[in-house]
Amino acid sequence: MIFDGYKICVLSGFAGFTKMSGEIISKNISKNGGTIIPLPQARNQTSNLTLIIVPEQSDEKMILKVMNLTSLPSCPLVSPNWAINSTNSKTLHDPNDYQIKKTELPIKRQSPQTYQSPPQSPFEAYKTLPLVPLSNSPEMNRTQTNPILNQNNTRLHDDLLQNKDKYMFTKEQPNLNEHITSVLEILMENYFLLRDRGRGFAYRSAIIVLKSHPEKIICGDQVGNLQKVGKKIKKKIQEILETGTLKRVKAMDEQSRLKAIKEFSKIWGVGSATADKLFTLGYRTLDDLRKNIPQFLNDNQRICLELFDEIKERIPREEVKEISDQVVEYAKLLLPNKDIEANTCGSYRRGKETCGDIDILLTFDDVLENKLFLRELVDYLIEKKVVTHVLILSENCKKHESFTFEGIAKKPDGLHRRLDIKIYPRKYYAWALMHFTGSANFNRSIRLFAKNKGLKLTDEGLFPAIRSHGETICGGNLVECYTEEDIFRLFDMPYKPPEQRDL
DNA sequence: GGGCCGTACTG
DNA sequence: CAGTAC
DNA sequence: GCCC
Repeated sequence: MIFDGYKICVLSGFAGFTKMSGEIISKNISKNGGTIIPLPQARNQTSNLTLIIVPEQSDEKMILKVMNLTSLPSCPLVSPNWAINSTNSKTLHDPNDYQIKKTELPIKRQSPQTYQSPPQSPFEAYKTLPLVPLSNSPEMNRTQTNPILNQNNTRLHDDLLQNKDKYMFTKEQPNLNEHITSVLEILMENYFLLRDRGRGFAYRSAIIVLKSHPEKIICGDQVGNLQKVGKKIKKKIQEILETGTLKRVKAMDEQSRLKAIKEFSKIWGVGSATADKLFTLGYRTLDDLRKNIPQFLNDNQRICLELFDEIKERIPREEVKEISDQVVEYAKLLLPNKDIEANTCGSYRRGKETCGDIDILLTFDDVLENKLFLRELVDYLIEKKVVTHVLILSENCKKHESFTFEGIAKKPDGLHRRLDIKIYPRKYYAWALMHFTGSANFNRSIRLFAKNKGLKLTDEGLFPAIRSHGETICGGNLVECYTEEDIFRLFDMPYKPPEQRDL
C-alpha cells in the first residue's frame, strides 16, 4: 500500500480546491493505506502529521485562517497533485517535489531563466517614456500619442500584475485532462467544420481551461466553477467520464456530409465552405475529386490535392532541420555581407518530434531596403531543387513591413513538404518570433489578455489601441523588444520557453 | 446582442 | 467581400 | 456555447 504509515490532513474548500475534490482524494488515500486526520483533530496534533494537502493556489495566510492557527505546522504543505499522481501511478511520488512554498503566493513551477537582463527592462522604458522608441523613425506615422496611456502609464503595469494569474498562459502544467479534452476537441473541430462558429469558439475556450486545470477531473462536480465551462459543457464532461465518449460525437461520425467535409478540408487551401460546396456537388472522397477536378478549384488547391498524400505526412524533426539549414545556407550565400539571423519556428521550435510544416523566420539589417531578396532566395531555392512549388509570395510590404513565402519543398529523396519563409526587420523580430512559434492557442490567450488591457498584440509589436466598431483608431508603438525574454518581462510574466507554450 | 487573436492574400 | 491561412 |  503506497500511503502506508502516512498521516495526512486534507485542507479543501478554498482557493479553487473544492470540498468534492478533497473528499475524493481523501478516499483514495485511505484506500491505499494512508490515514486521514480530520481538521479538528489535526489542529491539536500538528506534530503527528506526515504532511498536509493544501490547494495549489493557497498561501500562508489562507492556510492559517482555515486551520485556525497562528503559525504554520512544521510538516510539509503539499499540492493535491501529489496524491492524485501517486494514486494514478500506484507509486509514491516524492512529496518534496510537490511542496507548496509557504511564503510565496501562487505556485509557479518556473523553469530556470538563463537569459541576461538587458541594461534597461523594456517595461521600465515604457513606464518613463510611454511611446518613445519609433518617434525618430521616419517611415511610419504610427507614433501618435495615446491619451489613455499618457494619462497614467503606471496603471497598465499594476493591471498586468493584478490579473496575470487569471490567464491560462501563465500556467505550466502538463494536460491532466487529456481523457476529456481529446473528446471535446473532436466536437470542436466538427463544429468549426460545420461552420457553427459559436459552438466552435465555446468548446475551444473550454478546452484551453481544462487543459491548464491543475487537477485531473474524475468527477463532474470538479468543473463547477471553471471559467468557460457552463451547464451544457459540464454535462458533456459527465457523459465522457461515464461512457468515455459522447453520443453527439458518435452521431456526427455517421453524417456523410461531415465525413466528406472533414476529408476535403485537409487539403491546403480548402476550408469548410469549399469542402461543403464540394459535398453539395456530389463529391464524397478525395478520389472522386481527383477523377473529376471541379473548375472552381484554383491552382494552389489543385497542386495541394495532387500532393495530398505527401503533404499530409508529419515531418520528422531531423528533416525539418536539414531543410531549414539548407534554406539558411543559401540565404547567407546570397547576402554574404549581412548578418542573417534565422529561427525555425512552429512546432519545431516548441520541441515536437514531428512537425506539420517547416516555418523559417529570417532577419538582417535593412530588410526593407532589400525588397527583392525573398524573390531571389526563392528563385535560387527553385534552381537548387529545394523548392518545388510557390503558393504565395508576398512582396507588397506597404502596410505590413515583412515578406512572406509559402510553398512546397522537397529533399532529393524525400516527400513534398510545406515550407514557409518569412522575413521581418530586426525591430519586429522578437514579436514575429513569438507569433510564429505559437501555439495558436497561446497567441489567442495572450492577445485576448492584451486586448482587455486596451492594447493590441501582433507579429509586429504591442500597441495601444482604442477600438471602435472593430477598427483601431489610435495606434502607436508601445516599446521595442529585441528578445522574447523582453516581451515576457514587459507583460510581467515569468519567461516561458517555447516547449511550454502548448495550450 | 455581439464577440470569441490579428493580419494578409486570393479571387 | 468571403474564404483561407499563418 | 459562454461571457460580458
